[in-house]
Amino acid sequence: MAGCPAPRRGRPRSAAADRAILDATRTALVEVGWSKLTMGEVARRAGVAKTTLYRRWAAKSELVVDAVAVLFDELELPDGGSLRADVEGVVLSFAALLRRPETKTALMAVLAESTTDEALRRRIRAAIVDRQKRLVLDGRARAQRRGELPPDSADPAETERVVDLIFDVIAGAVVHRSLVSDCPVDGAWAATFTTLLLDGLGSASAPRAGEPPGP
Amino acid sequence: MAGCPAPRRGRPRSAAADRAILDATRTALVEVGWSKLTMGEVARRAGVAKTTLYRRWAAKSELVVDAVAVLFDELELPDGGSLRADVEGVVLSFAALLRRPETKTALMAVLAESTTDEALRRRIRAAIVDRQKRLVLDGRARAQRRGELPPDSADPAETERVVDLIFDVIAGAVVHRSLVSDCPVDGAWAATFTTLLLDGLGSASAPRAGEPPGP
Amino acid sequence: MAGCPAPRRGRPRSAAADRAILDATRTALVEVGWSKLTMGEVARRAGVAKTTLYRRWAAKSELVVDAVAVLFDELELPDGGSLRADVEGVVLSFAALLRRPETKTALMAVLAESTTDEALRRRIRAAIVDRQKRLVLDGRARAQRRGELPPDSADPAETERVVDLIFDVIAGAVVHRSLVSDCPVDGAWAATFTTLLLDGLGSASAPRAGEPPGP
Amino acid sequence: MAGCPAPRRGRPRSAAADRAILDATRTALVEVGWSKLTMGEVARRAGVAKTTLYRRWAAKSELVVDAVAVLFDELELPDGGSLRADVEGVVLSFAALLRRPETKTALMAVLAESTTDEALRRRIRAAIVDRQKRLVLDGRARAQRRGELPPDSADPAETERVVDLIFDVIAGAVVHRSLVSDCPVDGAWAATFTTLLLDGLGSASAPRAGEPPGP
DNA sequence: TCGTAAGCGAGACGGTACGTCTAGTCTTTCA
DNA sequence: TGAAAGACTAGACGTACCGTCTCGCTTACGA
Repeated sequence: MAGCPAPRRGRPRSAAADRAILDATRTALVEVGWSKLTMGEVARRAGVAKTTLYRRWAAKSELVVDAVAVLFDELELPDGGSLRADVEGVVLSFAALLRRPETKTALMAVLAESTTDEALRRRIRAAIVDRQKRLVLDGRARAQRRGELPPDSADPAETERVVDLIFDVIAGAVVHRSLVSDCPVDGAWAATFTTLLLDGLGSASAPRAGEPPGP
Repeated sequence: MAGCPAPRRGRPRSAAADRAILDATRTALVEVGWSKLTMGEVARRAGVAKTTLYRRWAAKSELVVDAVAVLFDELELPDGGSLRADVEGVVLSFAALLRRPETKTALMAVLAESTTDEALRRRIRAAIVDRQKRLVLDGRARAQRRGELPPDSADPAETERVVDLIFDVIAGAVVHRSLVSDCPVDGAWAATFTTLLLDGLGSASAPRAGEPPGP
Repeated sequence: MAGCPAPRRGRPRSAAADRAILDATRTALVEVGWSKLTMGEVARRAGVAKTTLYRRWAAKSELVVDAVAVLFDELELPDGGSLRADVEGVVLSFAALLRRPETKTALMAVLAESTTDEALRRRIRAAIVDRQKRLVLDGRARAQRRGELPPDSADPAETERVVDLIFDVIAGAVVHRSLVSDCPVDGAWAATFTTLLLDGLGSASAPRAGEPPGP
Repeated sequence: MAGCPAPRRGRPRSAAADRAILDATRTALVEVGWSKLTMGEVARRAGVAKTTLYRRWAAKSELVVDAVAVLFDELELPDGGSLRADVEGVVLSFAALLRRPETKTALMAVLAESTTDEALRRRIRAAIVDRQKRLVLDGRARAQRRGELPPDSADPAETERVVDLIFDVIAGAVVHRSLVSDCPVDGAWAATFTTLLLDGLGSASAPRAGEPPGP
């Protein structure tokens, strides 16, 4: 954040209020859902005046983006020893995150708002989406060290295209399975999905030949 | 509606009102977005009283589901002559549908509402999601006829699992790319994605060996 | 007035709500005073929604004008048998009205608002001020019948000028004594004032010669 | 500035701030009216912190009393040579004062507040009302010197009663005519009013016999 | 053919939440 | 150490919709 050299006259903003507001937003989101989440209720729970809230966030959606962004940062990718294990791991931990009520409600709601709000779209990408790509980058680097994937292409743009694609496929599939198809993302599904991702449709359509998909 | 044996006394409901309401819902959705779409505004645009609207739909989300469901029925899968062509075709036509403002706004918004509303979730699946699976089933059957994919497994549940998986991967990837990553789904992306889907991560990561991904 | 030929579509306004609001306004005014009288509190006391209130009155001051106007209509002028008795009677009953907390508070407050609001000024004159002139007209007519005052001038404008003057002098003196000088308007003051009004400053300054000022 | 030995750690802007605040109060009062006059706005216009303002005046009404009190001190009563001329003079100059927007707005507003605030009532009397009685006393003394009025009664309380009465009648009539009846106080009205005051209702009702009321 | 039951428009109703504004108070930093 | 700047709590403001409820029609069926 390269130096905020403004001497900031007047009383500084309360960091405690910031924290209380974000906490209150998350708990309220779980209890009442997105559409009944009101700025007034968040303020009440945080023990803060509405003006304090509006001084920091102009709209409910921006507040919620910031409140849930931190949850996505909890995602990690422990080394499973193989590309397959790493993919299954990230699928399962992402699915676990999406099972939490505040996460799934908030994510879809702010995405819905963002379809007609360019600024919100940028904020979501910066606070949530782009930060998850590190998982794909990490897993890919590990697999390359293990020799499971070829090294990066000479063209950095080509590499970025592939990383983006893999990210969209994994995240998209998990989100669609969880929230649209409304089916559980369990070990069996993760295994089948990983097979499809690694080996393609031909192999996934006849998995019997190779390994069993179920646990 | 299979036998509505109630003699339906009194003045019958106006079919014209139904049509006007759904049309007004779609155009209003484009113009003002989900969160500013109000029942009163829909009624005003449809030239209808609010009571008439509430007599048919209990909530904004149900109305919107019905209003946009018909758009998804427009999706078709012309025979492209090969599995690869069919996949690329469905990806591009689904992406085109999601570029329409009313579709993307409505889809994400009702999905967001549905995270805390089981009845709405069922309605969305019935009116929108499940009807798209036919595209996967059609494409798969064609590919099997062409010999590009092995015939159905003996276990129908296994077949359903695979179809659901493919559906989640294709739809999820396109939705995520379009609405979350906010990047265009063009021919190049469709080609690379299809390669990944058909041949797996190993091939997609080094596509140079086989065919060029761009058009 | 005279015929409301509009067919009055939609649900008609509730007369009960009107009454409840005006009653609530008066009692709230007594209890909390003008500056702490809020539209929300009036609505709460009247058991009515704020919107119902704003549908009828655009501002607190207009509501209060209507609420207290009826109190001024209670003023009457019983025939005291002489001009002197009639003047003293109207002075004392007007003073009694101004002793009521809701009256004095409301009157001064709306007059203050009206100094920067032409519409409010008109409303006050129509609802409150002009209706009191009947007291002057009645008293004057009686005195003329008794021979205590000469008959009307041939010029109606001249008559109106005199009536307005007498009205301003009586009402102004009572209001100023009550609310500005903050002294009681009792029988003694009423008698002295009436002497001044009837006979002029010379007589009032030396009342000992004539009659005693006290009751 | 070499010889400015003031260490002045304390309050270097105190007197300037006072003046700036009172000036800002008056100009703001003219521009926005009483009910939209806010402490914050006065502070902003005066270039002063809100704290500085609250350190000196506890409430808006007290501030306004002090801000407009000085305007009332401008009233003077030049000797017109006769009681009639003096009365007409004071009526006209008081009316001119009440034509100024800040005066009339402020006067009625603080009087309205004072109906539920004893301390404010005292402050108004001390700062505004009582200081005007000197005009009545002066005029009366002059008239007595000229022989137009009898000398003071032996009883000082009786004298005070008469002075108060005259004050209430003159000030009340002018205020009522100006702010309640909302009619101009011009030379004609002043003449008619003075006739009534000096000679009583009988004469005023038939002024044709004596002198013409118009200018 | 006529009654009657439901649908229709309009719009008022009691509510909830909005986002803004103001009142006063409470820290900061500057001079 | 007082004044400016401005963040703080508290709560009213007037507006927008909500979903429900009269109203006075209109429309179609069935007796």
